[in-house]
Amino acid sequence: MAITIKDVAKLANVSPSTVSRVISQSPRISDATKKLVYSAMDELKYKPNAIARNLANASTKTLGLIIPNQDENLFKNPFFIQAMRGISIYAQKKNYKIMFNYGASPEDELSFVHEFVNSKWVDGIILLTAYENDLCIEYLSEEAFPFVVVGRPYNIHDIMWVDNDNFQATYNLVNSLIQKGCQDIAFVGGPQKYIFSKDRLEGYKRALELRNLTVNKDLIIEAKDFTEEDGYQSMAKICAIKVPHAVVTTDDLLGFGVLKYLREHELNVKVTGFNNIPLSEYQNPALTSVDIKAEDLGYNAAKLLIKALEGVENTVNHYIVGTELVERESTL
Amino acid sequence: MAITIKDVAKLANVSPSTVSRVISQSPRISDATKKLVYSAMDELKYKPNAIARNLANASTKTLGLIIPNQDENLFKNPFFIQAMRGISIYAQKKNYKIMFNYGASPEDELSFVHEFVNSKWVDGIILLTAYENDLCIEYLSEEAFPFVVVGRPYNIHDIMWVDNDNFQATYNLVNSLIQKGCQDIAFVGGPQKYIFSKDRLEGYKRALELRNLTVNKDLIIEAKDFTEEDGYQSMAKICAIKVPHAVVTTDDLLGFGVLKYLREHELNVKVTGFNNIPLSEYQNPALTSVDIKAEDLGYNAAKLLIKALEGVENTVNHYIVGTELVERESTL
DNA sequence: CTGAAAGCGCTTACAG
DNA sequence: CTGAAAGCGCTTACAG
Repeated sequence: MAITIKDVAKLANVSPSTVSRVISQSPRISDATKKLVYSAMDELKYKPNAIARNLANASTKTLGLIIPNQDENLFKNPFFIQAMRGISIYAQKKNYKIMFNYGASPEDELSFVHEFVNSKWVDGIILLTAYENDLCIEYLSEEAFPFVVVGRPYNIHDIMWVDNDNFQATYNLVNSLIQKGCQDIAFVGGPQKYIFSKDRLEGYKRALELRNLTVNKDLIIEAKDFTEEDGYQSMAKICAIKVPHAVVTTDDLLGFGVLKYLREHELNVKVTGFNNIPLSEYQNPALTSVDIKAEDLGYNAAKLLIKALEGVENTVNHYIVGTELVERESTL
Repeated sequence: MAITIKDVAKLANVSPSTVSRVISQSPRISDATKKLVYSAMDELKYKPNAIARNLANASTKTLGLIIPNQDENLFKNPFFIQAMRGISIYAQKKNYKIMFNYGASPEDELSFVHEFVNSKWVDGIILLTAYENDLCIEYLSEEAFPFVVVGRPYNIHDIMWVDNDNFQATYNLVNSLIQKGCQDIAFVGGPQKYIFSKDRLEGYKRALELRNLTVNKDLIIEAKDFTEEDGYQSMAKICAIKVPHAVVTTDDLLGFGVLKYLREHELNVKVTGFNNIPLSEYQNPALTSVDIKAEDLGYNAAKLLIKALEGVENTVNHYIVGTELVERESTL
């Protein structure tokens, strides 16, 4: 039988209420009784039962995390583990726990969200991806259940989110290519169901426009998926039209495919990736990329959510994490 | 106010006890009342409060996971995310949840284990690394708290664990090198505080001995850490003695360092890594490596633990996951 | 097959 | 500053 608050109360000669107040650090308890209670707790090695507290408090101090399945990318791209680390670090500071589920499909993800909400297991939820018509976001909004999204959602009305400034990152990137003398700059982007795909494309276009360079639709490809193969094929399409001075891709794996094509055809074209995954450094040539600071994203997502849960008045409901351009051989 | 079992009972004109029995699928409830209760639950959109169930059942159907910090390796090596996926997949099948904490240091890890155990948050714990004198293992054993270790622990008495056969994997690897004509085979291993380091070294030695090849201590290096730099330095030391025909390393990052040294000195030596991280494929030359099937390790760890929790009589308390040798340019 | 009652281990409004 | 009592939302041995 486990030691309960009653055992402590008995030993300390006080009521269970008093013990409870000592645990929860209620201010109106005399120092004398506090000491009594503490020493009784020590003697019995008493540890509060978290589940009972949760029930009485109607709160679990736990965050729910949904990890989407992204196949290949899940392993090659340390985004999720880094984000989780950031989340975990902030949560630990505030004494929050984290519960996660790995969703094999968007339907899976939705059903886990349902479960998290219905079962009262968690106080708030962190979504690690935002889709175009995101059912999880829709459901959570309807239920008015606290949540935060890593990645700016489509309809940001009253939704908390954390993201990079994808528009700006790409804008700056293209600018720097222009400054290096590139004129024909191609773009290999990902599926437009992700809002960051759109943002990055916009940044690219705007940078060209402001320098009065024409935006050539033939040099813009929307890849089906973020794979090396897609990057390779995209580059083949582009080169069938025209060999550009540079290619901006919105994912490192796409960039790898582009590099592969260029190596095989012995073409000299500057290439950039996105996400700065460890593999980038090992490409031939090493791939210039944009570090999106995944750990910071996670950290700030947890921060935003926990502050909201604790009732801290948020002046803002979102947070922008800066990116860092890591230049390597592929653009030097 | 949330809908409770009482509301359902009232609407269905039965007692709360009956509703509870329907939820927990007790066999001795008439089909008639079952229907009544189910339709009442539907009408009210009743969802059981998991926390209350946990308290009454003294069980949370939750597993606790400790993710050790391994710096660099945490991001370059997808081991943890793969293992987590495997754990999550099995847990979901059995309706278990997973709670995790990322430990910044071994002390951190221990304090999280304490917390998991004391707070009654979890029914069992999965440790993702085993150290030589593992305080977590020691504590959990003393408390007789259910747990499983990924990686064979030192003292396996009564401990559940899941691992590859590191001895055999290295043994086979070295054998295949010998068959390719290699005689002088060097070994770059990791810190001996990890048991797999010892196992892999043993496998190497045994393979040589059985072929009557001498085990040359000068060709065996124990690196301080699993980094590229360590691999590079180790190779320098070895080559100062003698340039071998092949080098077996116990971690891909070490292998990368060895390759780097060989490239710089234009030496033709066969090299193997371990873990088969995505980067291996992209080395120059692509690195031969051993796939340790991290997802399977996680899956079987969860399986072992959950079976034990559910009181299924385990005939074995451990499970060996097969490895796969992935041959690439570096040994061809 | 079903219900009334006690219990899981906490918290907290109320009273003093 | 402290205690008795009711409550959080379930489960289950006991009785019928």
